[in-house]
Amino acid sequence: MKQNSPTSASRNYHHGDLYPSLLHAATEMIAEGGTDSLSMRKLADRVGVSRTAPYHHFKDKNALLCAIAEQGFERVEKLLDEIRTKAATEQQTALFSEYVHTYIEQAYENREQYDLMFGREIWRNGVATASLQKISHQHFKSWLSWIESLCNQGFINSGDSPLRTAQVCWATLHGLCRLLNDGIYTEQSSMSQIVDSAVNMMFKP
Amino acid sequence: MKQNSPTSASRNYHHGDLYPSLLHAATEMIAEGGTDSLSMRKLADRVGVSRTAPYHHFKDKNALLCAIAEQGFERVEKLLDEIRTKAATEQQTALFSEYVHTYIEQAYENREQYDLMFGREIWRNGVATASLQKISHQHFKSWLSWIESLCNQGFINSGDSPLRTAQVCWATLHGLCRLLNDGIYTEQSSMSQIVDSAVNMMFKP
DNA sequence: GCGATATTTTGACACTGTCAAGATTGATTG
DNA sequence: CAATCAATCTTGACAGTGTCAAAATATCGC
Repeated sequence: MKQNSPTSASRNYHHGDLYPSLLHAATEMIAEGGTDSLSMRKLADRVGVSRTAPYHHFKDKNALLCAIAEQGFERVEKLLDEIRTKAATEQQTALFSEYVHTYIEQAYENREQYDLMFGREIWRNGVATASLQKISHQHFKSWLSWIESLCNQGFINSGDSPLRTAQVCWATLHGLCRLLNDGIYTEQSSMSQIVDSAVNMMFKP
Repeated sequence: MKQNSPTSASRNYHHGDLYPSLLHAATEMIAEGGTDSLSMRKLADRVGVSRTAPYHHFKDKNALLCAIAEQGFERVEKLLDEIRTKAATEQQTALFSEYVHTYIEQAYENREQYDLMFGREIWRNGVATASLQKISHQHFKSWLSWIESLCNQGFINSGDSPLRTAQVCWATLHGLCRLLNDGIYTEQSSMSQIVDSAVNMMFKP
């Protein structure tokens, strides 16, 4: 009474592909209806599996959220790498501006994921997965390294150490994302101008 | 069989002082154990009243959270007023720096409330109470007015309009608060230096 | 004192995360 | 090929959640 292909994700007892399916479906769900609308049970339902099946692949709901956040860090890390390698010495400031714009756009397009990446539910009280901690620290190092080189080349001269500069610039970037994502800066049309203004404040003459 | 004083908050059927009691207890609870640890039922328990009693004073759990957030806005508005009125023309930049430092300290001391003031749970999807919307908009106007006067006096010259300047500066301030509150900038010791660095970037020479 | 009104309670429902025990399968041996 | 084992999935259960409806109780204006 065996079905046909063993590795096909059919309606068998063993799903065979559950981990990635869960991750994919969960990411979809939070993108559609917000993080609050994601419940382990509805997720299991959506994937066509029983309530507690996901617990064999994610220790917790928290672990699942961490995994989603991780994907977000992978995306921004990739973005940063791509833009940095484009850098011909001249257009560095233009590329930096492009990065900031793109970063904010992506944060807005993936609001809920961005919220997981930096929001309180994960980082508070140290419940972040080890691998999530690793990739996020790695990403800040990449950012710092970029700011450092921009400082050394004289594009940014804040009068402070590159570390402090990187921290403040990131705070600005992050603050813009949050105000946009949380619906406080609602007119997305003017957002682009605000971002330009922010970049100008970083590259002081 | 009547108890003694009618308005005393004793163990009567009518609590007599429920609204402020709820607000107070709720604020305490989120300060102690985070917003997630606040449930309507535990709150009712704490105040010594039945599960659904709070629903006659707050339409929703959301309405309760909005009320807590409102108190936060009242506090920062008061802070801004106090510091601005101290302004002798000379020490304006020092006062601004003091405001920023204090703002961030207060945001950290009332982390959970700050989260409610700007976090997704309230502002997303327009679930903010009318009065909460009012007081928060009012506060941004105060901030804008201050930045405007600082621009006019030449303390800040970002080369952009005061509105854009106010938006970007607020984003920086807010971003620092979030990174600190969400446990991403963990070393609170270096926070003060980061804030100084941020203020320096706003007051460019 | 009486009725209207405001306040509080009890009961109920659907939903949540997650643990423990059992069922089913695919892979690994002998 | 048959038997064992570990991985995977399911069913049952429990305590906790927000919130609605109906009933109970107190306070206030007359």
